[in-house]
Amino acid sequence: MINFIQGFNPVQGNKMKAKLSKDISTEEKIKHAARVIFTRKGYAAARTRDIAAEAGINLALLNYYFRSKEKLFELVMMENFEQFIKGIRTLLNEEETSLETKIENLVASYIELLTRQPDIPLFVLHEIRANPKILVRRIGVKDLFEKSVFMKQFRSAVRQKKLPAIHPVHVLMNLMGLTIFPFVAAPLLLHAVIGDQKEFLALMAQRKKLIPMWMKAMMYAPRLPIP
Amino acid sequence: MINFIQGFNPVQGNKMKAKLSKDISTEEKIKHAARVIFTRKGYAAARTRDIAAEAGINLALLNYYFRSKEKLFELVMMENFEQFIKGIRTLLNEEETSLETKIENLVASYIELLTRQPDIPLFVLHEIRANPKILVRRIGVKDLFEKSVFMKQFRSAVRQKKLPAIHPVHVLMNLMGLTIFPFVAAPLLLHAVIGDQKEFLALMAQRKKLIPMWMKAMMYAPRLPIP
DNA sequence: GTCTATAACGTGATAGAC
DNA sequence: GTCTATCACGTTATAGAC
Repeated sequence: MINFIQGFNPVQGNKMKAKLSKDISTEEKIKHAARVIFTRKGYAAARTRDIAAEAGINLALLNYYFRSKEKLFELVMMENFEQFIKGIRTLLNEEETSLETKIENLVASYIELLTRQPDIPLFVLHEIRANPKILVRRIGVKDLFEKSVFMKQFRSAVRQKKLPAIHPVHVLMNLMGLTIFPFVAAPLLLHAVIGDQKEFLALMAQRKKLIPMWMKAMMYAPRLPIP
Repeated sequence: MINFIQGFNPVQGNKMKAKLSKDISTEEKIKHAARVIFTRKGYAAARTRDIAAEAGINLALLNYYFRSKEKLFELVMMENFEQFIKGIRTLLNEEETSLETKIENLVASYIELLTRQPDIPLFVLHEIRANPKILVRRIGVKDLFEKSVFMKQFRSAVRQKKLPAIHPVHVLMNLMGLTIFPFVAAPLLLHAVIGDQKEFLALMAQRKKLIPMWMKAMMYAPRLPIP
């Protein structure tokens, strides 16, 4: 059903002309609006009318440029998914940095991304849940973690008894859970235990330093005596 | 718009009679089907026709018993939300148990719950995001954490220098992130880094022991020398 | 390229027979 | 209580004028 597209251009000539116009093109306006609405409400709850209104254009134009709601969604989904795993691949595969440095870099850049775009994780995870097939089409995710330099270093450290033997997926879950989950749970936390948006973001800024520290403590935990 | 109801009974007499019939009542069948469909797909993507089919009954009956899709949803939402915070209140407020024991109990019971009903967190968080107002109507959540015995014990431990001073919300985020996030991210992890459902559940079973250990390590981390 | 008007369709809800 | 048939409406998509 859902089918990723690379770059759908209904009227190539017109599109190129539009791109040359002085300010932002209509196509870009629609794409940006779609990104906002889809990411906030999800595919099923999003209305093409809302997207058109958000873009400040007519509803018919949406179909003129992107043929269908689904096609437009696939574009946004792909972008958001790319954002979601953006940087991970690069950071996990830095040859020269240590395990600890990689974690620091990953956490910091992720928290900065999610501070700007806090709705991405919930969107991506919800839509993947709704339609797992969209993932099958994406390549590279399967081996992203398993064949990374990070993983190689981790296994090596375990072999050299510098780390306790533990399934590496636990490390990944911990890292993601500590970093991403607060943003996913923010709508709940904001009404339950945190005062306002500002306080939340301040806490997340703190976590840039805290999470790497905690990750270290966790990775070495089984060999440490706890007071 | 969304408005929680306590117990909507269109035809009280008929309902009571149905409850006396030998096997499961139609009302219960619909409610169960609604729970399955809504929790899996979310409010917007769920179709009343799918719910009726899942229940093995006619579409008209759904409206006969529950008047509208929204009313039915509120029921499921309330149930799921209760599940989501179920046990937390009790466990956080046990007077006699230590901080460590509370964490152990909480993690274990939560992982068991989510093993049976893995879709609850993503459902609850997505629907709260879609309509934060539904939370405002719920009472007790605001002070659930802040005024708990857990919190009192935590603050006391900090005062006695047994724990480093840190915002207690970090502890809550860590606990939830480590425990709940794997279930939220499961649809992604299952295609990316984990083989199958069985392996996933085995990992989650391990985490019942691991998370309390990690939580200890994290809580004491700032005072521990990291090798 | 952009608009208005409208078609085509899916979905929630109901009327009415049994 | 349960069903079939149908309505009413919102939403996506398109035709056609400009």
